[in-house]
Amino acid sequence: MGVYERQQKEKKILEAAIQLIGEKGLHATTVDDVAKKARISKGLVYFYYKSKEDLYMAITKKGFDELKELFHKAFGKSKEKTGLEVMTDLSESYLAFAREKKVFHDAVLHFLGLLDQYRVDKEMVNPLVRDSQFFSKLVQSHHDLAKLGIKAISTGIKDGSIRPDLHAESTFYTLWSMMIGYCRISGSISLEPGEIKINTESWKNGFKRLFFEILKGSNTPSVSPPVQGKLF
Amino acid sequence: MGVYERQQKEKKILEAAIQLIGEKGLHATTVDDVAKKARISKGLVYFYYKSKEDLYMAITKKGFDELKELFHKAFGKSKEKTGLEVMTDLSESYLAFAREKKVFHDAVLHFLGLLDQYRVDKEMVNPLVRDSQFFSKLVQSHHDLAKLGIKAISTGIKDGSIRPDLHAESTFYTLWSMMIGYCRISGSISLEPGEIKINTESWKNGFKRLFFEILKGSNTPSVSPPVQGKLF
Amino acid sequence: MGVYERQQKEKKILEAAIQLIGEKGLHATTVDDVAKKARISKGLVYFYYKSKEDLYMAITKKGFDELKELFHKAFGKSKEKTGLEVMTDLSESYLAFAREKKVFHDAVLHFLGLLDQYRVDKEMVNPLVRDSQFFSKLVQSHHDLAKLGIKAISTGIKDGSIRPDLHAESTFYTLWSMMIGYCRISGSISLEPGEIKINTESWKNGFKRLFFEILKGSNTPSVSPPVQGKLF
Amino acid sequence: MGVYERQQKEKKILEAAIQLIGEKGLHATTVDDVAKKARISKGLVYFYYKSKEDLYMAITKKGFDELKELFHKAFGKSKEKTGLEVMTDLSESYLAFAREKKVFHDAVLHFLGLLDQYRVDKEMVNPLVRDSQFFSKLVQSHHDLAKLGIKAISTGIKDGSIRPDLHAESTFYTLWSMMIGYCRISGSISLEPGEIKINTESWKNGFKRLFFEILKGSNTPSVSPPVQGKLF
DNA sequence: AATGAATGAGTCTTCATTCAT
DNA sequence: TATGAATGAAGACTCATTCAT
Repeated sequence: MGVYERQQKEKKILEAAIQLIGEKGLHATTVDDVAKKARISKGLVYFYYKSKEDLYMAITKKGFDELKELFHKAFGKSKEKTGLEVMTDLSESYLAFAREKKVFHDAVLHFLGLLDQYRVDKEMVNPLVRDSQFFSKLVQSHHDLAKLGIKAISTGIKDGSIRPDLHAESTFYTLWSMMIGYCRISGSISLEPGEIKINTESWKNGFKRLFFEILKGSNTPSVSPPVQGKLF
Repeated sequence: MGVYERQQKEKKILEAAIQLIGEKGLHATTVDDVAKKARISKGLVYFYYKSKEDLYMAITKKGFDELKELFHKAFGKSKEKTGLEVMTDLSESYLAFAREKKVFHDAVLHFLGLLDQYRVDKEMVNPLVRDSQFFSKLVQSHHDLAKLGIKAISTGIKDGSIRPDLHAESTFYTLWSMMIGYCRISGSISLEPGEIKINTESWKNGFKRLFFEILKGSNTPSVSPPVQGKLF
Repeated sequence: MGVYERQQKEKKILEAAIQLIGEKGLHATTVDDVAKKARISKGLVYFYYKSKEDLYMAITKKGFDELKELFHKAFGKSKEKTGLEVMTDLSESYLAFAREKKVFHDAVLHFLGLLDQYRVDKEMVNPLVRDSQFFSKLVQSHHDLAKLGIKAISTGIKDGSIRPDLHAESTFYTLWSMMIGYCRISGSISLEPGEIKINTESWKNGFKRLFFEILKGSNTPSVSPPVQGKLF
Repeated sequence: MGVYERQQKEKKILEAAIQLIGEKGLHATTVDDVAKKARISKGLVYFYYKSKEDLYMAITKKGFDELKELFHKAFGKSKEKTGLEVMTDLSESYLAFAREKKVFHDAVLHFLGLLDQYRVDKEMVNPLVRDSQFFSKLVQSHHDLAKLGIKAISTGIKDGSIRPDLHAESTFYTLWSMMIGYCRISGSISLEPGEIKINTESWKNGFKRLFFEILKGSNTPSVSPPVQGKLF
């Protein structure tokens, strides 16, 4: 079988897995399901991927790749965009990505969780995962991604669209955190028992405003005299 | 058996579960494990908790309770603290909580995930969970917690320690998102292959600064003329 | 506690069990369910009944008793009824009993099954059952019941309402069989996919006619010349 | 693995199940038992049969098939037998079947019970059963079987061996009921405490006679004047 | 008499993974 | 390459029964 057919088959498996995991979640998706959806045998899935984990790492890789592409798109023809504009577009598309391609976003976050474990104690991470050829690739992908984001901010600082006193690296990670946290809880606010006057939409706007202000600085001058006392 | 002994036993089970889940994760922890660690029979676990899910919800409840207490502590004798100070302390202790009591923080986030599902389609949520007496309690806990956080910000706005143009609700949720996201990825940055000049510590500082500036406004005047084009 | 209260409590347990088993079946009814419905503790159920089997045997006993009463009622003031009339009424009320008090009828049949096992090999029968004080009582009840039925037929033979060439014992058992079998399958005939032109109602009539004819003889003279050949 | 080996293995599982259920009953037979007896792993049982219920339905199917074959055999070369003869042979072999292949007979009756439930309320029937591919097959088998029995009686009516005033359908179901009831209780009559002069053998004869007379009519003229009152 | 906490053996079922073909 | 039968280790949950109080 030629390289081409081989790749086709790998792709078919991956696509099947992505769709199924998207519908039912990783845990509820069995290797058998994937094989059936890809119209191949279970054994062949194991021929292409060493384990279910391995398959999921392939998905994670694809997740990083799509994310990277998304970052690149945000840059556009970079000459024509300020760093701030890049970041604005990026935030928009990142949020859309997390919503519409939840499988990928989940996979990426799952990987970050593994990385966390790995740092605490390498032994904690499943060897099948740790020693997989994918693992180091993913570490690299993660790194590349962060670099892109950081670059956007640096650019913005240089071109004056982003305030100069920011530290690009930590700002990027902070903004990323914001977005990750936003995705995590945006679905759960404002259930029936009210008192809290907020809905998904109004929060979204508030969120974006603060996101933007972090980069640009708030127009409102900071509270004058640094905190001039609680009660007059 | 008195109420006291009963509660002791419930506590013993809960503690065993908390420890095990903390070490191995929810999925990898079996009810059998919990029973063994608590030195009781598996059946008894089911006598006190209807299901593994139910047990996990009890943990979640405890998580919310601890979190609420933590919020209360941040308020301190409220007369003596500005809203900003409350929020500063809160962020500090929240981050510590998420690190040191990961099980609880995970449980709380897991519950927010359920709430998300519930909003999309109630049927998606496991009936065992949905119809549990815990479920509505947790919804309430979530709500109470948010109210506390929002109150801190409102207070700060009133006492002038937080900039007045903020919308308390969405600001709270945004800051919460930031912290959640921070916890999610702070463990995974700056693995070996460098280029990116950042480490956990430096990011933490950057993060806190931005967190703080959101509330106070940035001292640096915002990039003058509101972004009037990239360069020229 | 007086004898009276004791009996009241036993009765309460029994009634709870009867209702629950009627609704959910023996297997699906737990001792806990019964205790709860009777508003007593599980332990107390075991105080009054040695085991779940024992409780079921008490129900069986009650089933036999109700059946016996039903037989007695069918006799009425026996002076005023022919044996045939008794049997006709009996068949009617037996069928109603089996339908409306399914729990009891099932229990009685279940017991007959045990008896069957017992005859093949006593060891097969659960000792808890076999050695129960109920067991021999039930054997006696069964016997008494049969005697009543047989008596009805004998009476009918003597009073000329039932054909004289019948053997009372085997006729009774045969008719009982018919009714048991009828109850067993009457609910399952004539599902959708037709061709067979029969419905529950028409069969019921056919059944009754044949039941009646067994006792009375068929009006139609038996097929003349004993079977005069298949094809002339 | 060829189709043949596959069928062999299915058969092995089936046979193990049949034997075990025959010895211990459905409830007391575990899937593990079956696997062990068939010398395979438990997982493989579930590979061939979706559930224990499914396995039992396969047994039921086999029961219907054997029963159908038995009916066909009773017909023999139909040209040479009257309908009455067919029915006589049928009753004989049916009774033998119910005795010697109790598992199958029980399974068939169990299915009729399901059908009953299904008619009352489809929801009552376990979905695993209801939606099984076996279910509709079994409905069909049941139907086919009844058709064969009815045909035997119709034939007998046409060829003059069975009395012409009978309604084939309801007569068949009535006779089937008789046999089912007979099987149900024949094992339980005449235990020790006597008075009732009957034994299994004598009843069997009485039963057959009445069975036969239903079809042929009783030679004894029916009790003259239709029961014109009890005595006077 | 009465309670209900406690037990533990059991039951079905699932699934990642392997391997003979 | 490709198949899919086969494995076996779990794992969640149930329930009749017991027993200390």
